[in-house]
Amino acid sequence: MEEQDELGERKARVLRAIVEEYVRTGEPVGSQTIAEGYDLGVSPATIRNEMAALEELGYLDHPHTSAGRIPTDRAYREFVNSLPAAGRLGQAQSRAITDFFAPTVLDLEEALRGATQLLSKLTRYAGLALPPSITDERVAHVELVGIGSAIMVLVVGQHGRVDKRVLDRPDGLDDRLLLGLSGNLASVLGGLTVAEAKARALQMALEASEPDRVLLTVLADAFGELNVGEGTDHVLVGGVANLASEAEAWHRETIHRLIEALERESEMLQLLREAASSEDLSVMIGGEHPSTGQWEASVVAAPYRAGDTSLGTIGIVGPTRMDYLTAISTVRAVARRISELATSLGQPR
Amino acid sequence: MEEQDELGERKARVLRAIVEEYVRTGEPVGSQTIAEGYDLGVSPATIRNEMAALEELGYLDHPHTSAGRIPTDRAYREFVNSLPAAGRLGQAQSRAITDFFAPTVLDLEEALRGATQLLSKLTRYAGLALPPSITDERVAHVELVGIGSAIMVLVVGQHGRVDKRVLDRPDGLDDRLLLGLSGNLASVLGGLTVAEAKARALQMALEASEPDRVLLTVLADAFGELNVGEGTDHVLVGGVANLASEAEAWHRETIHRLIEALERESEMLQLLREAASSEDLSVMIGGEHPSTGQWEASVVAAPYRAGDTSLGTIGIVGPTRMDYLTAISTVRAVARRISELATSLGQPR
DNA sequence: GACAAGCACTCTGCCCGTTGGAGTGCTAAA
DNA sequence: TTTAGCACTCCAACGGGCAGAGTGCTTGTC
Repeated sequence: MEEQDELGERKARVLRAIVEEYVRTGEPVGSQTIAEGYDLGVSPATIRNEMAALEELGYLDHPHTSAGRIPTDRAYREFVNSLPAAGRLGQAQSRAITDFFAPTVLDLEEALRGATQLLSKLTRYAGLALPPSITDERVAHVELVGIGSAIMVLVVGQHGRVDKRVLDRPDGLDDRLLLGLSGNLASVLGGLTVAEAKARALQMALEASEPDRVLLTVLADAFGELNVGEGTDHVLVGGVANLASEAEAWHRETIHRLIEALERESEMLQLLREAASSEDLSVMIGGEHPSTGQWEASVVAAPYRAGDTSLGTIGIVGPTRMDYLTAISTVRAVARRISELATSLGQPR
Repeated sequence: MEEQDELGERKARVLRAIVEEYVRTGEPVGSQTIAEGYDLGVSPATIRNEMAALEELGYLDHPHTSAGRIPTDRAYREFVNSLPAAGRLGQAQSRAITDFFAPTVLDLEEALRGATQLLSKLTRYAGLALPPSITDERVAHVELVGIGSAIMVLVVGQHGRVDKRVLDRPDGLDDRLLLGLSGNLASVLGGLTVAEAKARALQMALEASEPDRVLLTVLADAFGELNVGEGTDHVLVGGVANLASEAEAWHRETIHRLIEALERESEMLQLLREAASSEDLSVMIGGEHPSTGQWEASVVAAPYRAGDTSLGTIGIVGPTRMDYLTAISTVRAVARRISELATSLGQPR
């Protein structure tokens, strides 16, 4: 925290120019390129002086003596912070987003899945989406279904999320019995959170007589598992292929770790959850976060809401050398449309 | 179809040696290497003659005059066909498979998801699984749930597969009404195929009076959509990261297309469906199939069954330069265990 | 004092010729 | 039919030389 944002007007402009140029070309950028391409009204020599100063301050790096400069994570951060709050979106991009949301989609998860594709197509990075967690939702419906020698517990959240647990079927519980109990469950447990539903089921078990009792205990178990979240929440990912082809930006080892993490989900889950609790769009750049640091990547994510309550997050992952401007405006625009959709879906009519 | 499998004993042995060596090292292999490493009892010169003949026959290729030989797709095919029917599995591999199936899993889809991970870990390629298609299954349960301004139709298959469709809610259908109809559906539609269920729902719509009539029509629509299969069937994929790190074997463009195809699913779906209808394990090598040809990959897949009926497929994708021996035995072993699991899950008790 | 111009210096990337080695293909002998 | 020998081919690796891009510093100028 030295020189708190006060780089001086010109240093800031030079820095921005370098970042833009480097993002565009991927090559270390020299003073001359900047002097020619971005009219700062000064000579290469002056720019060199500024560059040296910026390097001193930790914003730039040198692969070797006589090479151009490369932005550090810190430079990207400065760059992102200095970005105008409302980035403009290209004509084509806006069109694509509008088109995507034109047909009526009624299933939020479906929409999110599509949104990851949309994001990846627009940014050329990988698209991410964190659907609403069932632990935050209220239960809309509960159903018990016999599947061979097991019982399936189906839980539907108010936002249309469906989760299931399959548990061992205790002896002597035929499908008819399940059906009978199922009928009541919806009205009894509807509107409760998962945690509350578990408690309620346990309580009912105490009061019930034998055939139902064991069944309600099983049900409570299922809610318990859902609440712990083991394997409950997932991250939707789209456009991983883009990462593979963008791979010049990464070491082989690094991209391997990134894709692995995308499959394992847990780290992304955490990252996106953090972003979900943020008020506005958030950007994590490389080393700023242990996870993104590990795979030399940046994440741009924004929460989406139904009305006032935050439901989840959408975003993208890409190399730290990222086109933050369009990434940010794209994520923001898509998040807004998803929010509108989620809000309208929540409205009973 | 020339020289139908009759290469002659020695040519066949030379070919197998070359394939093994190339798979192991990834480098073009020369006559001397073969003479030293694989005791065929002949000199390098003789092997060179055989190599020339094999090249003539289309089994080998030459990057340039003075380089070693590289197997063609045809060579891999010959190699795979000549493999002993029952490949032995390594100690560690067997152990891993046993361990994986040790805990009781009750959810087939869950098990399949895990199996893709298992396969990818054991083979270092990407694991695939095709879950049972709901169109082939019989309906175990149907449920209508109101979600805000929409209706969710939940369909549970006999093997525990859950599918949902969200449709517009016609006016004047409150949740109570949905619940009322839901109660009967399970018993009326249970045991039918999706197509039959659609017909039945339509028929019931004709006979019903007004509030239910429109609802049953909606229901029939949902079944219709399920049956067409648009977005209904999915391929489970695990271990894509392995492909990225194995990337030396591929051109960047090619691996991009492969990962893209894995996300798009449609091509893989088709491939795995073909494999599902096959009696035993099937191997598709590079150019033998338009899809695998396009991304210079091979697919090893085997169907799994409950009792006698084929439910789906598990398998792997990797570069054509693949360790077919362990790939095949691994896939076969996992398929068998999945079959056992599926069979036992199907058994009502 | 800030900017610009000039200049020496440094490092990379590339071209290119050379060389060693791996591998083939052919021929002739066993 | 096999194999030993040999000439030939081609690549990959090494190293020198060169051009170019870029820096840092010093000096001059407004």
